[in-house]
Amino acid sequence: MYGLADCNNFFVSCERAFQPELEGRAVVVLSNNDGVAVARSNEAKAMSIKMGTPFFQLRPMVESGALVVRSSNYKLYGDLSARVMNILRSSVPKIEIYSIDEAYLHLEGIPHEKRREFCAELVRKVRRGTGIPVSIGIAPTKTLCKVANHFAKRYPGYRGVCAIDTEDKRRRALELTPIGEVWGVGWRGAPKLRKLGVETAADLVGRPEAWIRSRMGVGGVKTWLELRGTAVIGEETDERRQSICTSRSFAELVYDKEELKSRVSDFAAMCAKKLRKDGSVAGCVSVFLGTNRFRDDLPQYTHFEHNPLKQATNSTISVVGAAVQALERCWREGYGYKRAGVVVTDIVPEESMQGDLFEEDPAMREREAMLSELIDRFDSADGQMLKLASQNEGLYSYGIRREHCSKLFTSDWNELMEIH
DNA sequence: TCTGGGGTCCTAGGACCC
DNA sequence: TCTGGGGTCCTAGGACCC
Repeated sequence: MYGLADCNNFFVSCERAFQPELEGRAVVVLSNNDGVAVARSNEAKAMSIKMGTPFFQLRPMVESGALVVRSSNYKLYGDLSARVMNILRSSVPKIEIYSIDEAYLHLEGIPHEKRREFCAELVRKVRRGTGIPVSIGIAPTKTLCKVANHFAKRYPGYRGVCAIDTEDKRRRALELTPIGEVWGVGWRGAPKLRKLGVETAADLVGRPEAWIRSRMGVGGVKTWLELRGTAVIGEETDERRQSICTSRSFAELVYDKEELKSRVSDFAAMCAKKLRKDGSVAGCVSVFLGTNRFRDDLPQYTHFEHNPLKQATNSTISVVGAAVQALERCWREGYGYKRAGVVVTDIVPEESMQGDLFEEDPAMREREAMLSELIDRFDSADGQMLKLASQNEGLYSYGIRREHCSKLFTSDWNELMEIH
């Protein structure tokens, strides 16, 4: 049996944890650049505000006082996530963190008849310890946990915990679950299935395997099996990420090559830092850029350029250098760029890195490693940052709009805890 | 005027092998 | 007009997730 612990409206709940005056109000958290809604309180959902709604469409509601918005504050969300996960980890035999606000709990060893009460106590414990409301769905497969979690969230009567632990409950739950809500059936898949007469999860489960296979591929068969109670989505064994991406949209269009180069250098430096944090090296650095696709009055251009390295690396100098080379190949004069990013791939553990037989200057690599270490040390010190001259002079958030930050934006965790 | 960021997995098709 | 059969590996792009 698994339990899926999922924080309710996570980013909004994080904002509320330190701003109790937001309780009971319609609140939306915006994406980077104050672009679109990425989290909504129940009150905001009740106003039919959809995920991904552009901020400018919400502005009238903000001005009338009906809605409160906040720019996203990922430092805060990361800190609160870590605290929630720590409480979960210390309470069950094992957890698998699935995303910033979700984790699967392994519930073996907890007697069947005590599972619900155990999880109910866990919900209270997380709330007491962090201020974050969480819901838990209990079921024999991960896909059914998602279904159970939906019920736990939607109906207050469950008080945050719902279990699908009998054949009868499973059948009834699937009948009440619209096909579009099923994990693994996306917004493209749902209309297609409805056209074929599949309205609910129960309808899907009622079709033969071959029907699923031919229309939905192997992913569909997995979902089908999981909904029937056969666990096929196992544990993610490979901890190491296969790609790391740092990308941003800009508040204003960028026409200047040197300007874009300094921002891409920043993104590359961030990728290198993430690699070092993971103890990884990457064998390929890629850069992409794009114009504003909503401006059909302007010429459009997007491009993605790979730059495979002779030797895998996590050095800031090497990753930035490779990114700048790739950018040179991407760049086209005369376009206003709205977005750019750096992706590093072909990631392997630092220890198992292949040497370069024809390396010309091994000492160079060592010097670069020392410089990277220095950069990491500076970063961890208070607000100070050591950067290459090719990078932006300002913060990583330079050129990104964040006009609705909560006042606690710059606070560190200890300050936040005191206030709490 | 203003429209996010960071991931994973699967599939189809091409290149190549015997 | 006719022109095999059976593999593997890689990659780009699509679909999905939060």
